[in-house]
Amino acid sequence: MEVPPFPRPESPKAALALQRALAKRVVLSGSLEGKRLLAALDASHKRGKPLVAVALLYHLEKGPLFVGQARVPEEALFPYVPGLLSFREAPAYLEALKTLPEAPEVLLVDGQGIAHPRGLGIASHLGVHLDLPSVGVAKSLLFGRPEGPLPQEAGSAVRLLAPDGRPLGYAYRSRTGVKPLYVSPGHRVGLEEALAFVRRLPTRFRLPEPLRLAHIEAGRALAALD
DNA sequence: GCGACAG
DNA sequence: ATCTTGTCGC
Repeated sequence: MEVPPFPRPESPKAALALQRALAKRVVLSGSLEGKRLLAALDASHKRGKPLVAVALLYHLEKGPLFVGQARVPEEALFPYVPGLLSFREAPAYLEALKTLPEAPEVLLVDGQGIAHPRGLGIASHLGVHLDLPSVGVAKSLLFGRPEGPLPQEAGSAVRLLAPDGRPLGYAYRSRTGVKPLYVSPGHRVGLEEALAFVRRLPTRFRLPEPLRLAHIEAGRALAALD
């Protein structure tokens, strides 16, 4: 698939400016109802070793189809700064996506979509960069607060609101009793449509299967490094 | 100034 | 993200 070069900011300062510019291009409308081919993105890293990124091609009816992967030397990584995660991991994801035999219709990313201080979490950033629909599924909160208590029942969700009251996504209970996931639209998808999409992903445990499998693959690939 | 802070 | 053992609970 076509992958434009990903700019590497020379400083966190420049990264912030770039985010504010790109955030203006995020499109918060669109349905994912007809989409069946997605790429789940997750990464694993351990100090002293390269970061391993996995792009797992997954078909909603056929299941996992292919595991794409890429490694980036630790020295080449942008530092981890809350709010600037995409500058650290996106380059690796883009390389992993290049190894896929087919272009996905949607990106499912481990991280925030627009539920971000400047409206450009890694899912939104990748979506805008590739002009592809994308959804962010994070395991913890970065920005915004749940509108109210989240019921324990599997499938329940409550809106995630920005300090100014603007809806950013949802706190979502994927399975009874598990900790919530934070779902927010990345690009070219509406708030409710993003949640609807995640809701129909097969989910055996806390994480939707595509992301869980990508996570497992990234972990074993990292452990297999010498 | 203080607290929060994806992976 | 990873560092880390046992432990509580379905």
